[in-house]
Amino acid sequence: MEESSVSVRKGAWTEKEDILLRKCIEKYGEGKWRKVPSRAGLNRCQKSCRLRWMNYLNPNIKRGAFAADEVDLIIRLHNLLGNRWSLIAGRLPGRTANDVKNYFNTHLLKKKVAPSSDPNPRLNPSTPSFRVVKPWPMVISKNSFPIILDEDKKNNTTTPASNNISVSTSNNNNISYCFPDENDEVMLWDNLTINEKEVDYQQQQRRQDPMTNINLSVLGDRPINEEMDYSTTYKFQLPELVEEDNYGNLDELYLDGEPWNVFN
DNA sequence: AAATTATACAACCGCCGCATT
DNA sequence: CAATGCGGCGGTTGTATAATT
Repeated sequence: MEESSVSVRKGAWTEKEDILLRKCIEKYGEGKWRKVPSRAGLNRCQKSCRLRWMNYLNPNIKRGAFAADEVDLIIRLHNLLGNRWSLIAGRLPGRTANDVKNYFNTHLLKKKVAPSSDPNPRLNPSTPSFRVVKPWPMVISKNSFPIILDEDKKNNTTTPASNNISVSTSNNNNISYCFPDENDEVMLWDNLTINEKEVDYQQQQRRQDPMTNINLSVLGDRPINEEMDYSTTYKFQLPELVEEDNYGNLDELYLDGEPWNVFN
């Protein structure tokens, strides 16, 4: 096994190496990275080969600058998920986690350098003051519909996959983000970045009435089940809001030098 | 025009979870 | 069980290129 001998090449890949790796994967398919270096005739470790393919050679990778809507999605998803680059990239077709991470780090996470005359940049009135609050995400899947909806339990209904489910709370708290994934699951998030005033208000609301009406609208062409209309109101418990300290630097979020308004 | 500094991003490193032995 | 190996992830770095002095 232990064949990583004298000098395994590191650093930037040459065109020749790229061709060798590409040919190897064309022939044997993706995966089995342990065998790739010898199969391809490359003096590289398996991890290096995998990385090169995943981040560069794979033809599914989208090249070129990020479009405005992609940037918008990155920012919103980063607000929701934090540095979960792989998850974020999963919502951006053709973009790799590395690219998203690089873009964020170089274009969006420009730390505001406080002028020396301003010892406390947080007191600068031009920087918005808000807390980031991160409720636990609720995952709605085929299987969880009957669980969420008590009436459905006894009917023992199943929930077919739906392409699009839009979710809103009846008390007009916030429109939640919602996107089906590969498993036809839908993540339901509360609005995660809310300003100082709203935090207390929402905490209070939730304690008073923990069971909140959620209006689920199915925009796809398949009904959730026969009894259900395309739009149905459920009652279920919203998760507690949890302060997330790690996200405290979001008031230093900048888009190409311009402050980004996370509330718009 | 040369030297220096800043930026962008490809690639590396260490760690982790999971599967297999 | 523990040991090992692999794929995957996120933080970080190295370096080519661009921008500035």
